[in-house]
Amino acid sequence: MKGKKETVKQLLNSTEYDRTVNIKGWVRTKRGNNTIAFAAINDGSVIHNLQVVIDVQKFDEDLLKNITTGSCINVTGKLVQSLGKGQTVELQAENIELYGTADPETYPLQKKGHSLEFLREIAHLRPRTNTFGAVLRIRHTLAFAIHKYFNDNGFYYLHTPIITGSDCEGAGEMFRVTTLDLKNLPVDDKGTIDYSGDFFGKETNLTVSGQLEGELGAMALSKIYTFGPTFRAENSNTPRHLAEFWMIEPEVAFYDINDNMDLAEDFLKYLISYVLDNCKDDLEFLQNMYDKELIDRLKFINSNNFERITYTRAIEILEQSGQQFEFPVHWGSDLQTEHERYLVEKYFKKPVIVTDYPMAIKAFYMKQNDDGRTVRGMDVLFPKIGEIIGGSQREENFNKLMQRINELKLPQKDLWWYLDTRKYGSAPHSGFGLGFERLVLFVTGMGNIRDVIPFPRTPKNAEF
RNA sequence: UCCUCAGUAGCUCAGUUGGUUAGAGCGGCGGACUGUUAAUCCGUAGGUCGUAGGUUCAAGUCCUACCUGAGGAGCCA
Repeated sequence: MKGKKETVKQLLNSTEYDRTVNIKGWVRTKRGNNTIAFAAINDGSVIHNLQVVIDVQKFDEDLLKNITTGSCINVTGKLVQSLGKGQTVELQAENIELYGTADPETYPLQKKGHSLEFLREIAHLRPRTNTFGAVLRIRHTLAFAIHKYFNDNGFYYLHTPIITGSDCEGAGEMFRVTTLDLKNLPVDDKGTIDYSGDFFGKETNLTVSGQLEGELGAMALSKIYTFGPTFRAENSNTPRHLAEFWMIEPEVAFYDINDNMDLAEDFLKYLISYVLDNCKDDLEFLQNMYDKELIDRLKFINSNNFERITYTRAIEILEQSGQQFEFPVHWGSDLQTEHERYLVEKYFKKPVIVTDYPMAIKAFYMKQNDDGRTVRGMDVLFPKIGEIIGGSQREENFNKLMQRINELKLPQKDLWWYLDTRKYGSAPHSGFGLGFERLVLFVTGMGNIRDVIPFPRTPKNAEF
């Protein structure tokens, strides 16, 4: 009478009662008296727990004493319709094996709720909470849906390098990668470090974007995407920034900026739909605990078109808004957080895609418009989290691209391979970057990006 | 990096114009209870008041520096 090992998810959905089953999982709570005890067991397969009913007389006292919050047990017994209220099925324990104890004196997770700040300090244990179980399942589901969307639409997953030899991506401060002895650096007379003896024989860093390499893939496979870790050594201390995060970057040959916007909008809506369809229980939990409007907001996003306006139009709207902004708006300056929030949350009340920014405030690779002063960049702005996507049509004209590189004094010699795509069979193409954690943040309704990645890396924090 | 706020028991917090032995709830531990749902009830232990200086007869409380955390801003995804 062993019973097949099943998950909590399988057992809670089962209607085959009065059969012997086996469950393995972690104890969330135990309560009871001298006669009967109840242990709620969870194995992460679903947010709900399975109630294990224990006839105290049938088991060793020491064993029961060690079944505490956080301990891990292996239970065989009969699956029955619950005799009590609050759950439909429960497990009548016949045999219990204790896998691992959890000393109640020191185990930090209690039955009651904890602050998210405290849970960040015990990130090694927080996956065992309802909140992080829900977030991590949704995170997985989104990652899966991303691959599914692209695969179903003819995109190829391109693995761009994590270690990069170019620092001209222009997306922020980089983390140095070196095997040089930091206590004895090879320095010349002028104090310049000689990297010729370093592992790669040159200065290398962790990538801040896979875009440039992504473009190389798109110039052969037509439709590619990347999905990998990305690193920024910015001293950013906000609920929306991480030093190590995951980014999705589709890049498509023959797409102009309008195709690019269509892709971005369809992609985001697909991902949100996928989670609405597949993570109902987890979304409902997060809605009840953290964000009362979560599910309505997600449905709202999917049932409305994103507003598409040019940067110039956005400036007009802001100038005519009558709002007092801390940073005054004028054509040529970048949109501040307060401006973006006004457009998204007050004026349009839905996601907004802003396009055609001034050339001076955008990256060198964006396609120049005929007006000579704007480029075909696009930012997708979401309520609550701001910029979720940044992208553009790329400049495919070799001479125009070279002109920008020279104007910005970028190191041309490091970009020879990138420039070759404009020399040999150049084509119009477009792409964008989606911050994965920002997407998870929006979909889960959580307030801090450090709570949607298992082990966050931020300034002064690389624990675990 | 800048601005603001915070740091007191395992957790969440209270602590008066500076004044005797620093409190509560939850959690833990012991006990009661024949089906509980964040169980309930009774009892009990638990403190380097972030760190280092300083002011004072006296500092959890006031001052300075630093550390850590949170929120806002910048940078961005």
